[in-house]
Amino acid sequence: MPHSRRPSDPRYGNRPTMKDVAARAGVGLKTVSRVVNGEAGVTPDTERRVQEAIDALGFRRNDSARVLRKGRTATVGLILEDLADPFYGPLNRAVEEVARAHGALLINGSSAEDPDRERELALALCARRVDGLIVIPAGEDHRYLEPEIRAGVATVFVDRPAGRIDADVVLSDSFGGARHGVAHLIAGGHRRIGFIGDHPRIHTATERLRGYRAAMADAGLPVAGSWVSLGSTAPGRVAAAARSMLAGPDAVSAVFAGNNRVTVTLVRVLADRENARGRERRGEGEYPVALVGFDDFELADLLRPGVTVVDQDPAALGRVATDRLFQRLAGADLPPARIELPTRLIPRGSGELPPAGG
Amino acid sequence: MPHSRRPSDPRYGNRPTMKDVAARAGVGLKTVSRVVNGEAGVTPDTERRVQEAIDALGFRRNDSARVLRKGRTATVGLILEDLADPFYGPLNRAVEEVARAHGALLINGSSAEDPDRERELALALCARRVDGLIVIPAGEDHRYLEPEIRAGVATVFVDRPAGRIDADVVLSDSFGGARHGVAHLIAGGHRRIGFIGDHPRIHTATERLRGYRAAMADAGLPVAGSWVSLGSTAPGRVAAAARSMLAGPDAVSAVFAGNNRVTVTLVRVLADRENARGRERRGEGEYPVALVGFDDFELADLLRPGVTVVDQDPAALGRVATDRLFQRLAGADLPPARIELPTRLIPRGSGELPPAGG
DNA sequence: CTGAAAGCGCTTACAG
DNA sequence: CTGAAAGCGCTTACAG
Repeated sequence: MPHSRRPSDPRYGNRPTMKDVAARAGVGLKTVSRVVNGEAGVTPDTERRVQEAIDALGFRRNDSARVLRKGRTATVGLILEDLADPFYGPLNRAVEEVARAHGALLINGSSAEDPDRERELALALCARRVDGLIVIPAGEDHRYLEPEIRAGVATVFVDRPAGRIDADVVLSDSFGGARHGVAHLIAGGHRRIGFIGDHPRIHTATERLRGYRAAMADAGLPVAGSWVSLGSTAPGRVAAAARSMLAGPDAVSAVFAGNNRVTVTLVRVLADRENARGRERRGEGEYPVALVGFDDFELADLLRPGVTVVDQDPAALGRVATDRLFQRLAGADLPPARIELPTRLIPRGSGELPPAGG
Repeated sequence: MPHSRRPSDPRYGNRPTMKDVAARAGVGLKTVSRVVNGEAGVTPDTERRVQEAIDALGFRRNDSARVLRKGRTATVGLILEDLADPFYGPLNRAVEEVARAHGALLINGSSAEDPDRERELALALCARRVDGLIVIPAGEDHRYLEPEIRAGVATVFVDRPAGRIDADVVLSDSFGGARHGVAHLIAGGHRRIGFIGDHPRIHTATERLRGYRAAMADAGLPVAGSWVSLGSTAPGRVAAAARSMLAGPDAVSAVFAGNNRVTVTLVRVLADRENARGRERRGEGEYPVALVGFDDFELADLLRPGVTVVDQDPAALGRVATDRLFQRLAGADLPPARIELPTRLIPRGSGELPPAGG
């Protein structure tokens, strides 16, 4: 009985195969394949017999086997920093939607900002033969992906460029956005402005710092060393950096936050500071500190004051990157490109607070 | 030349296979397999020759083929409502971490709260032969999954129970949490309390409503028909429901929000109301409305007043569910269970506002 | 319209 | 220590 299932085999829990269907329907394997895939050239009667066998056995095609023969897995891999980070939610969903429109599923994982974990995950996805890979880079050296890309894995980087290889990248205009945000503070009368950003090995952090410096230089304003702080976005470090640049004779009257996590921590620090002021003596010497942050976040408009931000469009980043990826999969012979999406300043109050004495 | 690659074949971009490695190293296929998988019983010299061939060709094992033979894909599928919803971020990440600890990858997708899309996605994942499936149900009838579960797909539902089948489910204590939250408002002196929740076909919505009714009944308080509103969480509907229960002689002095999206909309509505009051004449007749919401959310503590919530632990939901799934995959013969996780009331101010005249 | 054979790239079971 | 054969469940290329 070549078609009998071994009841002891735990694999797939004894699922019926096309062979089983063929035996039961009394037809050849290829005929079953035709019916399952809706191909033409099967008489209605044969089709009915096959369909009955399919229903009776509860057959469901094993796409895992199909994929091996077809050569394409209809799967896209997405590596981001942290699946739990709300910033990446809309990006994740946008990638899913584009993939879905192309009939592909999405495998995703977090690098946890660890270059080794990123590499491990990316290569595991390549071993599964994903058709394409979308990577928000944690590492600075992506040469490990070169053989994979050459072997045909369509690869697009998002949010930050790839390190040491030439590949597609879709990102927001960090430089221009930060420059605009800082210029907005300067236009409001601020002359002493701090910058708190992410770790300097992260491309967006240095780009935004560059934008800050450009805006200050445009206005002919000096930048004191103590006004700039790059590093971990852990609340403790950010709060310490903020407190230090808000104290002393060189104290800043405004701060530009390099990303959403920094902004949220700064909102807390500034709120605590206001509360402390209230408990002591209101209005003596200290004025509320102005704040503009890179990245929008939910409820930014409901805080008092509302938080002025430089907004980027994470969903658009995901959409554009995945479109590019499927263009490559469709055979388009494109040179690696750098696609930059614009940002948008949203004034809500915190960025419009006047400087002390202004 | 049986081992030559056809240069015209676009599949996998001409990746070398074990056969190619074997030919180049002058050994058998099985020996390559041993080296690739780190199995014992290969002389150091042979191993070196094979390794050189692997490096020279840039060979990477095709796990997609491996999986077909092994019977397990080391893949878990996760179906949630919306990858972009921040509520599911920590759950998503928790599932990933547990899967990763077991060497499995995560395929995930959004049902978009559409039962047909949920079904389509779940069956596509089964066709890919995921080892297990974690589902946040959108539909009310999951009998379509019965054959798959019988065929060996370990399946755990999260956040809401499965419809019409007996299966594992991990959820938060919606009834108890809502009852506690409403009792908190009653203890603060409120007697007219409204409830705004999600669509009644969603299990958590009706459970939380049940908790609200229980708390009111416990206190011997009547519930006017106009105080309860279930339906879409679209901001427009929620705002309209809120405005209607805040007007007229039966106006409520407090509202319980059935989930995070409702809460956020209510915060906006109540803030607008306060602003309007400020513009007219402050302190005349209307008092701030008390609010307790189900689900915590970022920045709830920074709003003025801070938003009192009944907190659940989405990461724990994901962790417990995935642990259960891998217990099943390890062969544990467990009856379907309902695992309920506790909630926690976090007072922050909005739930401690006194009632009018109180 | 239909189907037997070969093959996708691995692993398994077995023999030397 | 090593490898040829068979097989995982499909699709492809071909012949009838």
